[in-house]
Amino acid sequence: MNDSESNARTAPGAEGGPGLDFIREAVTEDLKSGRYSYVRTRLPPEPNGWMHIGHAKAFSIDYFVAKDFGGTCNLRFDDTNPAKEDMSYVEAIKRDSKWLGLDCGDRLFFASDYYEKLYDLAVKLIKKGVAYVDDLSDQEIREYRGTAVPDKNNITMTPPGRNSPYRDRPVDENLDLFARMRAGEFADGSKTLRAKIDMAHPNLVMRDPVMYRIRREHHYRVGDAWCIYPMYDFQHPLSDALEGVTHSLCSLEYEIHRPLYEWFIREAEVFPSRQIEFSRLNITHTVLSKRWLLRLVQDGVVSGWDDPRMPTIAGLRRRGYTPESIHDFLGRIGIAKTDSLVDIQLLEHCLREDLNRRANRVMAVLRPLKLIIENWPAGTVDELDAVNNPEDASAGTRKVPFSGELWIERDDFAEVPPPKYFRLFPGNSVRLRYGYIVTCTGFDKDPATGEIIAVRCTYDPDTRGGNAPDNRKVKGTIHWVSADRAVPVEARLFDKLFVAERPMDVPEGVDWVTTVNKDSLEALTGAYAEPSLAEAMPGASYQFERLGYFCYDSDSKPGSLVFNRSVSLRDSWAKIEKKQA
RNA sequence: UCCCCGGUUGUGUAAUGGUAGCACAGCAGACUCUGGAUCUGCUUGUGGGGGUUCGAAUCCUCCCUGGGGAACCA
Repeated sequence: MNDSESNARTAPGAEGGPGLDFIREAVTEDLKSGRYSYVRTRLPPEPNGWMHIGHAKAFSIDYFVAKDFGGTCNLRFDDTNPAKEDMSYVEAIKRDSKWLGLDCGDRLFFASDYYEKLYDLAVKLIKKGVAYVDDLSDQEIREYRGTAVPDKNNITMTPPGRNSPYRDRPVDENLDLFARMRAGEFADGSKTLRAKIDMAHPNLVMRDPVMYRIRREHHYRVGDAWCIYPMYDFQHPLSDALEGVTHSLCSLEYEIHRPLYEWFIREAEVFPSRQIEFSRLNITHTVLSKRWLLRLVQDGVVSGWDDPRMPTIAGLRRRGYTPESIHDFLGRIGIAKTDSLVDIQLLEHCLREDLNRRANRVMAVLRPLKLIIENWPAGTVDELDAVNNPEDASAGTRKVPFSGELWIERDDFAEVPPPKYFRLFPGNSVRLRYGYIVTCTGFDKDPATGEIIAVRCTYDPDTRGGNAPDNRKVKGTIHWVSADRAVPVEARLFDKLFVAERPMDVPEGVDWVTTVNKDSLEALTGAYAEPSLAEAMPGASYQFERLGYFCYDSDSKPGSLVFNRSVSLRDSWAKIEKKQA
């Protein structure tokens, strides 16, 4: 167990006092009162999209609550809507949850494996007289339920619903009809099985909810074996019960369904699972909705579910996020019932903190400008020692070649320096990281365009390694790459996917897809890196000194490496610049 | 305003009748061969009114305000 993991939960067994979130408090109480003698949770994804960090929050709550109380956690796919589900999503979700360390092992289940048992339970409810076959159309069901009616003040009122004319069919007839529904005797949508509860119930979901619908749709697992499919409200509590789940943890949107959850469990006389709700995760400048994410993929706004700008687990992984940083983040945001919008900077902070500890440093120049050292002995190369990770001595050192022509960052030279600028400008000295102290003697300009094409300087041979023997104060240190030994690389820089803090809040009539940040991706194809980076492997993360953390991207090919910027370094110069502007 | 659930610094979360704390962000400074890292300090909060109590973020009440709910989706 590492720090970030332990951060994601609190010590189990406490008496329910300070330090426990409200869910762990409730679980503690349930164990103490004897309501349950063990703890079992479940992760219930529907395989209709890839896992995003909002799911990761839910998953980690389920997983760690179980773990904290010595219980177990099931991974169960809630696959009861064949129209939207697919095996590729199952595989993606399994892969991503495993990568996060939320590995349920062989506790892998599918609601579709319970179809037969669920059917039997439906029959049981019919026999008890609390379920009936209805012939109303979907439109009629909505109307009978008590549709919205604007009153004189244009305020939505909800009148009591009316009973369906088929509500009081005899049990035998319901049994017969339901069997024939399954047998495929009726057209899609022509009949439903409904729970007989209360059409005047103030909670709309209790107004005789649909339990089964007829839908001739090929299911990715059961094929064409069924033409009736159970609805979530019926299937979910009973699947939980069948698995002996004690605590069914879900997001706030299901809160209003809890009475129904309890109704089905009571009427079916099955294991009394308990549903507890918490608030779902929202993050600034992004969206955590499968529907929205799917649209981004389908419209080609991003390159796929694993585009590094996506808040999906696959996207975050490709961006360079580590499981540890994600768990750290999830631990810090906590668990509550208030609607929240977490600052994306917190996520980035967690990544920086993790990578600062573990990523090796390397030098790379993103926007190159030639630096010519006029007094460098022609043709000679110096091999300098560079520290791999100042945060971790065991990472060791490496050799970096230095010569008379280097690439430096275009931003690190100014013809006319702005206030407080202490990098290269005519007459000024800077330290070349791990190299020598150089003094700018001038620069070359393209007479036609006015573009600066090279900077000239002299070096001080006594400062090898960057030390000034005379204790001279050199304010600036810049990074560099030897021009003749540089490895050409492509660097991809990312910015927030949406400019707006809350992308969901689009003005009326505006298609939200048009509000994506057009500048969220910047590919720098002419970048150079020090030779050691040629060895970069998939999954590797580096700190490009002074620039940020970068990871090897899967688009890399031998001889043409691509690196994604996971997150920039904290940049206090950027703040000064901003203030000056 | 038919039903349900929430409101603690800018953001997220603690405090479970007894000093309103922590983290991120922000600001200021120290240090530094990354304008990185690290360290120090600072600002800002219990939605409002009444009530109970020696004492209320916490309990009661009214108001205000945000979210969710009327799919043969999950």
